[in-house]
This record gives sequence, C-alpha cells and structure tokens, in this order.
Amino acid sequence: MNRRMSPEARREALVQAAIRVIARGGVAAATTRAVVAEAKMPLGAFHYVFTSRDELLSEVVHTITDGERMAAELALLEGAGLEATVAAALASYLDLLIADPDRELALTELSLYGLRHDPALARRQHQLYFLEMEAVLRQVAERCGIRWTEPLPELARRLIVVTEGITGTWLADRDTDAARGVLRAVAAWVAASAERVDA
Amino acid sequence: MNRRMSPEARREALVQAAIRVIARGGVAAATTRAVVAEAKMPLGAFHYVFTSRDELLSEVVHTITDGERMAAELALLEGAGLEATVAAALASYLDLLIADPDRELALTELSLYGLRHDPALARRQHQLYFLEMEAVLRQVAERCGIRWTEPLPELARRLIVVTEGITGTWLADRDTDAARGVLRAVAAWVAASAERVDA
DNA sequence: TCGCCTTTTGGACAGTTGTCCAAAACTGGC
DNA sequence: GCCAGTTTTGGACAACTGTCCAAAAGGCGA
Repeated sequence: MNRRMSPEARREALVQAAIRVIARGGVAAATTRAVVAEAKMPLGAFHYVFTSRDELLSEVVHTITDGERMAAELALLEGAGLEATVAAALASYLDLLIADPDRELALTELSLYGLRHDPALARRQHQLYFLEMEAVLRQVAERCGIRWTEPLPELARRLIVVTEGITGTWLADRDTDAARGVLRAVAAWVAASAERVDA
Repeated sequence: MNRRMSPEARREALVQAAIRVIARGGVAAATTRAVVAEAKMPLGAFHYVFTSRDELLSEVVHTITDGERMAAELALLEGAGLEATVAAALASYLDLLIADPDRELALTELSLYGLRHDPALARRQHQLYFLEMEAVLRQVAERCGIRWTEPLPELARRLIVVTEGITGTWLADRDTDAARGVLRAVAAWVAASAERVDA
C-alpha cells in the first residue's frame, strides 16, 4: 500500500497481521488473503515480500519464540521471600495468559506447526526457553540470597514443564482458581530446592 | 467397498483411518479424500456415512478422549512403595509417548482443534482426565496403604498439569533422560503428600 | 431370469487456496 | 511534461477442497 514503507517494515507488518489472524482463527485461517487483508495491503504485496506462505509462517514462529519471551512473562518482585518470589513470577505469567488467551493458544498452535514443519528448528527454539528460565532462576537466587541445591538445568526444566502444563490445562478448562492452586504448590516445591547463603 | 460392512463398522474404520492420517500429517491433512484413501474406501463412502467432515473430526475427538485413556496409560505396578509406584505410572505413560510420538502429537493437535471448534465440549472432555486421575490416585493409595494429605482434586490436577507439560516438552526436544528426571522429581513431590495408614 | 428397490460409487460443481505475472502506478532525471 | 526504469497491484490460473447426486451395481423375491 503505502509506497514509502520499507520492505522490512512490510515484512514485520505482515508477520504481526498473521499473528492476529492466527490468534483469532488458528493457523488454518492464516491464508495469504486473510493476512494481507488484516494488514490492509493488496494481495500482490504478499509474494512481493515473502516467497511463500511457509516462509511467512516460519518467520512468525521465529518471531514469537524470540529470545526474551520467558523473561518478559515472568516478572520478578522486589524484596519478597523466595517462595513468594517464585509464586509471583508464575502468577505474572498466568495473568498474561488470562489477559490474552487467544494469543497463547495461537502460540501453542504455532509451536505444533513448527514441530511438524521443521522439527530441528523447533527444538533449537525450545532450548532458548530453558536458557531463559535458568537465567531467571539465577536472578531469583541472587535477589533472595539463596543457592539452589539442585542442578539449575533440572530446576529450569521442571518449571518449563509446569508452565506448559498450566497453560494447556487452563486453556482447556479456564479454571483460574485451580491454576493458582497448582502454581502455589509448585512455588513451594521449587523453593524447597534452595538453601540460605550467608552474606 | 465391502458391501457386508455395517454402517457402524464403516464409521469406525473411517475414524481410525482419520487418526492415522492426522498422526502422519496433522489435522489439515485429514481431507475427505485422504481419509477414504487411507481406509481404502471410495470417495462417495464418506458422505454416505458422515454428513460432513466436521462430524468426522468431532467423532475423532470424542474417540480419542474416551473415558479410559488416562487409566490405560498410567500402568500401576504391583507391590512397590508409594514413590516407586507413582514414578512407574508416570514412566509407563512416558514409554507410551516415546513409542508413538506421532499419535500423541495428533492428540494434542486434536485437542486444540476441539478447543477452537467446540470449547464447551472440549472442556467437558477435559474434566474426564481429572476424574480418571483421581481414580488412579485412589487406587494408588489403597495399594500402598497410604492416605493423601491434600485434597484429591488438587493432587490430580498437579499430575495432569505435569503430564501435559512433560508431553509438550518431550515432543519438542525429545530429551528422554531429562523427561525421566522430571518424572522422578514429580514422583517424590507427590509422594510427599501422603501419610501411612495403620491397618 | 427378470424386475424392483436399496446400497454404493465416482464424476461434477462451486468455492477457496497459493502463486504467478502482465499491466498499472509511480519515481526521479531531463 | 515526458520518458525509462522500478515498484506495486489485483486479476487469472491451476490445484485442491467439501459436498452433492445421477447413475451404476447389487440384492432378492417371483
């Protein structure tokens, strides 16, 4: 449409439009026509910018699994105890999930799409979550003055597993109270794998 | 095809064919033509037996979430301790997952499909998992001579959450050792919510 | 064997999809 | 204002989809 829009800006606009379309109606709904309509671009703009629909979807997958998701979604409280800090971080993730379920549903669908389309890439992107979670755990330890008594990768994996599980379960039954209950129990569980470190 | 096949048998055959097709290529691949080809039936047989593709997919969703999945996948060992019993049950589920990942991937996809197509039904079907898990936990308690010290629904939910999480994580990274590690830790966690009951 | 009724079939149809590309719109230099 | 070169567009195309239905095949009593 707008002639002054740079090619990169157009790619980005289409990717964002695709994410909105997918959130609304699933990956299947993200047809070339639906996406350009959402982005208010002419049909021709699609293959002017992307060589194929698959390329767009790959870029979408890449965009939403980009580096800082986990860290952004797990907000850390200032100056609370260990268990409260972990619980608050998980709660902040749950709040995000509740605030925009369609987005997280789209994310899950896209993750499955990636798993089918390019398993190697999906695996690589998935590794990022573990690294991010480890970083968060390191931050938590520092802030709360504790040391983890179990290998960080194992703790991180447990939290990733639980996060994925809570997401899937809540998306299915929308039982927020129950989700918060699980979340509190998990926080206590994780907090048990730490010991105070003397300053 | 075979004239002697009863209508119900034909429905069932198409449903099973659809599950295989979906496991192989996702829900999108389950076109009417692909399904009848997999079932070695003529195209016309499809709408002779189902009124629409959606009806088939609904039946598929209903079939795979049918009543005894959880119980069947969580095998209980005879005569082991509590933690070992829980660990073994989770391990038996993991073994099934590893043995047929495509099937479980298809199941996840179908669950998402159901969530979009008919959220109310999906929620109802999801409830079954909790009930089944509670039943399994009751069985475990009886066999191991213990009493759960936390509400059964909460324990069941934690296990469902973890099961879903382990499934999603393993499907993404195929790290079996790590999955077993999580599983052991979860078994210990759950086992901590029990007390011996004197006979 | 014939005729009649039910079951079964695959060709046809309208709609949608991803993709291409000839033409239109636009740009900047003269 | 005009032209050569570039960017942008939306109509066209072939492939595929779900669905329908007229015709073919099959069964069965006579």
